[in-house]
Amino acid sequence: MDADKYLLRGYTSLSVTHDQLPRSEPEEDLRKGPWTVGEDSILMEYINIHGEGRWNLLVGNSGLKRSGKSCRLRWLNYLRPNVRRGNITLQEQLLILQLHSRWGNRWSKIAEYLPGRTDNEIKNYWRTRVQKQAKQLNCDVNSKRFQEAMRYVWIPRLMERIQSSIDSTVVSGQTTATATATASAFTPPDGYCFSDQSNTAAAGSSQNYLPVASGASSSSTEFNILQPTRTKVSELDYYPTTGEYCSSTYGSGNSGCYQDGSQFQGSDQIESSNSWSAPGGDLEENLWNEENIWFLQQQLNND
DNA sequence: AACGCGCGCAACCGCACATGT
DNA sequence: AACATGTGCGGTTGCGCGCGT
Repeated sequence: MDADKYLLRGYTSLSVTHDQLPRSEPEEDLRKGPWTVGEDSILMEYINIHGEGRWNLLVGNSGLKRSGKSCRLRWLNYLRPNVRRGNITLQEQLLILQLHSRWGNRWSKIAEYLPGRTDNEIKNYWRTRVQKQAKQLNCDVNSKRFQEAMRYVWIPRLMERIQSSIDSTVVSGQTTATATATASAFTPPDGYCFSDQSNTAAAGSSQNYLPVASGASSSSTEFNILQPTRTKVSELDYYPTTGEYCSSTYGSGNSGCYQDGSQFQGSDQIESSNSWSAPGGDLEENLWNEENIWFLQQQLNND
């Protein structure tokens, strides 16, 4: 659709296209930039009464001098209940890396797996942190080289940090339910795990959880340690506690497994898995040591 | 204290798709 | 079927803040 076709006289300076035009507010009254407390209050009050959606109608009825899109964005990214703000936890970072390797820049899809986080926030995280790292490595974020750096350096390191942060707080005899604040902040409700929206009945629901079989979370001390971050990531998950990968041999075809060994089935392929192989091609190789990390970093630096 | 710089984040933009008429 | 309108998404921008000099 040719947006210029819908530009109205007087709106060109704002580059506002037809779908951004408030029907009831002339352009000169349209506010832009940071939202004020008063505007937030009006928006929240309106949504509390009338619910979400129909954003252009909201503009006309609420008195807000904002575009419908601006209202929607403000609500979704800031005012909506349960929006989490603040530092991205280690577990969340790990999940972002893993999900990005699967889905690429599909931020909204990735956000579905990080309750309370918005696609905007994840996108910002990726751009400011991850792309910065890529820049330091002098490679493109989409390059195989960078993908391998993530897979074999950063993800294991993240897991190591998660592990050590949990180790440092878990008292003898306690389960991981009492692990770090960062872990608990990320933990799905008891008895639930993340679901794959692409192939489950949970698709479309606001909660991206599926019940897990009872007892699934208590079978192994080792796995319990990682239970708060139990995530479905790929056919090639690494277990820091055992020094092993959960390779595709755990499942088959387009399936994979969780850290506790239970399997998932997915209709959507894990895009990057085929292009990744451990150095030397041995998926069982234990990369969980500084020597190998150092080696990989040297490889990356010397490339 | 003043200044410059880089970073993080909220908000904007353009486009594509969905839905309504 | 064609067009109008609404919504969602990914990319981009610009501002405020903290930090170093």
